[in-house]
Amino acid sequence: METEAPLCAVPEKPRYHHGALHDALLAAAEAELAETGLEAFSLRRVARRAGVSHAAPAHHFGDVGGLLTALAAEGFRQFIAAMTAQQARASRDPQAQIVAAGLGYIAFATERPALFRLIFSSDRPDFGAPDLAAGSAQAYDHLSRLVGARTGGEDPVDIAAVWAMAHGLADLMAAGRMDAIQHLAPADRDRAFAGILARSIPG
Amino acid sequence: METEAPLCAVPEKPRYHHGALHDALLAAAEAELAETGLEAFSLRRVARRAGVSHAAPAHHFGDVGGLLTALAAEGFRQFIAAMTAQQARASRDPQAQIVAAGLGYIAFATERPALFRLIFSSDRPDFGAPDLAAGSAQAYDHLSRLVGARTGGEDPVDIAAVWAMAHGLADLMAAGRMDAIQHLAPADRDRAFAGILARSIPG
DNA sequence: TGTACATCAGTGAACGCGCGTTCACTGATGTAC
DNA sequence: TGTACATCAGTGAACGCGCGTTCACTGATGTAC
Repeated sequence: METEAPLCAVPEKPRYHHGALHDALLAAAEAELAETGLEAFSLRRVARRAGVSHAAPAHHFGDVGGLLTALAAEGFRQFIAAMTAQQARASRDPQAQIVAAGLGYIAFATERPALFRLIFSSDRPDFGAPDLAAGSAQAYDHLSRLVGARTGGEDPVDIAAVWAMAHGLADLMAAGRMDAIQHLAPADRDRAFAGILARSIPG
Repeated sequence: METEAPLCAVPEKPRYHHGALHDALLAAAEAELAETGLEAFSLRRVARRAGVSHAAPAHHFGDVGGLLTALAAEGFRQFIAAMTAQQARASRDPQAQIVAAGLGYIAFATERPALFRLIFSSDRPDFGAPDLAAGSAQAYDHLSRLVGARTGGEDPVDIAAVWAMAHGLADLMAAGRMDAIQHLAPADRDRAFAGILARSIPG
């Protein structure tokens, strides 16, 4: 009775081949990062969370650095997506687009602080790895073009101003330091951010 | 011969009582942080660097969190000192004072990125500890007053704008991400920063 | 000045823990015939 | 359709390591008398 084999293939867990372990490990790694923080991050914890033997992650990512590098690359993709999503809801006006991108920047940092820190404030990913370097460059180019659309040329100092303002707000929000603004209702908060971001835009 | 005792008291190291181990451990901790990074930070490494038994730090700081908390408190003091030092070299004009404080903010982050990260991007110090909380509040108040001197009132949004701009530049510099500006000669760099910081000042 | 004693700073051996890495293995999948 | 075999994904036991913490200790310092 109790050992009777199921007649139909139940799509339940304990299959030997996971099928999509690569992505499952990335998801577990992000959850682990968010809950436990970067400082206690380990391959074994990630494997445990993914319900898989502790040696499995090495199969896919080599070592802990490899996993964090892959996660950071994925992080940059989502970071850019967060900016794009806000831009899609804004007017086409170059200034409005810059502000919207900034709001997306801040939203990403606020909603996923651990991932934000991983891509901007950690030494552990290998930022020389092609995939990750590409993601990073793509994010910079994205902002660059937005500023260029407003000013005509892409002056590095103009770009730095816009970038730093968005980044400063984002990083302080991720760290929970912006008491004065953190308490505001979401709509008011976004209005305040939009006003601040606008100050950094040249012209 | 070779085991002859020295006739005069040589003031060399191997004294049992260190005398100023508390401060020496803090210095070692900062050096350790700068060289090895926060992620590999450990009491035993700090003790080794200070040339002292691995159990000694616990005597002074309790545990690794206590040491990092003490180091962060000291970090905030030096952070404020970096701003003040720049301000002393600038004119008394409120706008010039804000810009100078920003340059000090950035200089601190650039010169001591590990300490900067510890006080702004780490969860490991106990920011509720009185000494550390006081340092953090003092830093905020410092900026607050500077902005107030310029605007008359201390509008949290004005403060946030100035703060975020300085912080964004500082954090990106600490992370080595501001390629375009990092390459500039120091004087040009400061001029660029000053121009950017000025954009965030209300009025 | 000398002696006794309390206090404190720092030691070093011991412990248990979680980690990364290795490696021979096993179970599942896909392909060739 | 069936069989054989190569390939690959994932396992689990084993290892050595550095860590934090504990604890009985020892050496130095300061104070009381």
